Amino acid sequence: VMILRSRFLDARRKRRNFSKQATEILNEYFYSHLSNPYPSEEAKEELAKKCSITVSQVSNWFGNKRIRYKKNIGKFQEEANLYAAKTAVTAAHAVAAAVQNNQTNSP
Amino acid sequence: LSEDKESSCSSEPSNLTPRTFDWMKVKRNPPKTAKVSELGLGAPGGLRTNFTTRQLTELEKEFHFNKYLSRARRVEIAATLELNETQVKIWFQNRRMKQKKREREGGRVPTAPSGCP
DNA sequence: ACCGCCGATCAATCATAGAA
DNA sequence: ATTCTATGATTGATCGGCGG
Repeated sequence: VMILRSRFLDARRKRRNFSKQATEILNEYFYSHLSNPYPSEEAKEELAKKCSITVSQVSNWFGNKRIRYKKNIGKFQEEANLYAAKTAVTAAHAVAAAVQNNQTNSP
Repeated sequence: LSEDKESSCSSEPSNLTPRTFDWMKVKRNPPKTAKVSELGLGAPGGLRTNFTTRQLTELEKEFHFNKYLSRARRVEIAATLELNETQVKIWFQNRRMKQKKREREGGRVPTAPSGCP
């Protein structure tokens, strides 16, 4: 009865959630590439470095995120808008900085 | 039938469109293993078969012996464990991938951010 | 055309961490 | 402490591409 479920001693027993900033970075990438959230191997390595996790963990995260997102898009609506706004602000700052730099250089 | 693919970069962040892209529509075909049409069994088609401990133990033992299977050996194993040749083949493929993965980033913690009480 | 392998991914599930 | 939900990891099996 209780037999037949021994996936004994799986590594998934001890699981540690990723840091808040790591999740932040991953979500930023995910939502800024919502049209195609499939990071290349290189992109995964970069994300892994920034998040201080392994490439496999990055792959797992995207795999889970994609499946769970499409399973219930509505549930992630808020999150999507949140990160969309965030990246927009970042982009705006970048543009502002570029403009400022351009003015000081070429009159 | 044709949906728009993708629109590169959006210049307007105010795009609150819950647009559904192609990757969200991707659906996998159900597993071909054990279909309802064959034997009159209550086992519905398209189920991820749960390997028993015995089967996994045998497969693991064989894997330690050979990373790759010959056709003959595969038939033999499949018969012994009551599995399809395909299932045995796939198991070995996945097992090899797993092996490689563990070798690549096996013994290492990216860093040890969390304390250890 | 057929088949096995690789690499990536899917999809369902497991087991735990965290919120209620 | 107990229940329910969020989430990382595992894994049988699929998809597309490549080579024999």
